[in-house]
Amino acid sequence: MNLAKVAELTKVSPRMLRYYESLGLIQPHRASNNYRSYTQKDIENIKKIKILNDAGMNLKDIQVLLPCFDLDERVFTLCSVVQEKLQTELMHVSQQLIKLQSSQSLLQSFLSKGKAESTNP
Amino acid sequence: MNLAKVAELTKVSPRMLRYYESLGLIQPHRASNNYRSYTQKDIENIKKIKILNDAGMNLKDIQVLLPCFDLDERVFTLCSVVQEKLQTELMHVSQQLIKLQSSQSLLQSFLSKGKAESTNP
DNA sequence: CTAAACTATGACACCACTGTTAAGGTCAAC
DNA sequence: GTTGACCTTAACAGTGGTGTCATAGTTTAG
Repeated sequence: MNLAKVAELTKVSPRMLRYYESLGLIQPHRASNNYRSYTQKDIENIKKIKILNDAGMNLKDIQVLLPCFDLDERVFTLCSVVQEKLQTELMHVSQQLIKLQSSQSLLQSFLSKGKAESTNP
Repeated sequence: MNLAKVAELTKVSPRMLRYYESLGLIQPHRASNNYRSYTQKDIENIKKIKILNDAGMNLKDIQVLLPCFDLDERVFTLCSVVQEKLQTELMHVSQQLIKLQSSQSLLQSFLSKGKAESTNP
């Protein structure tokens, strides 16, 4: 699959798909014309990268643990470094979840106060 | 309260406290020596700013809705612009929460797979 | 065959933070 | 009263993304 289609499919801009590649996150092979050609597996990886990155994990960290989910159905081993990376990130994510929940309540409390008042000016 | 203490208390670096101020997020008054002096209310605001910012809301947006929580116990009115801002942000936060949860499961699945294998190399 | 639409690379530039450093004023303790 | 810790402003730098533009090759539709 070519660049534009993948971009559309994954909601990741062509610019960023090239950027992912420059970091070694994906290695689409090239057609005879040197155009990038993405496999279905590449696309799945891109989606996972996006999930992690949207969630605040930076791309270089994702790079470290990407080899783990780049293999097909095969079992894989996590070296301890990667395991720690995952553990750490999981901790971050959990903390981030808590922060977001605080933020959510804060926003909701503002909104409810604001609404109560604005309906009664 | 002076800069260093506030920084320590709120876990926001002096650098960032000054930055908040440069954006108009806080207006600590100045002692006769021109040193910043933070009120308790300033400190509360800083904590709220931190919550929102940690949760991914940018400081300029926080600036817009800050007037709403800068008042003491008084009722306040939210102009519709601010209400929309809050609504939008609440939406973002909720979406972000969902993404984080995806990320969490993804990480957990990696970890559980990785563990299973690494105990059986 | 040609023009529009894509693709490739590389560079430049911005955003939102955030740290660091320089140059100088203030204060508290010895 | 001098030293060291802390304050002030201002500027420069870096990170992680991200858009955009320039230049050039490729493909495709009319």
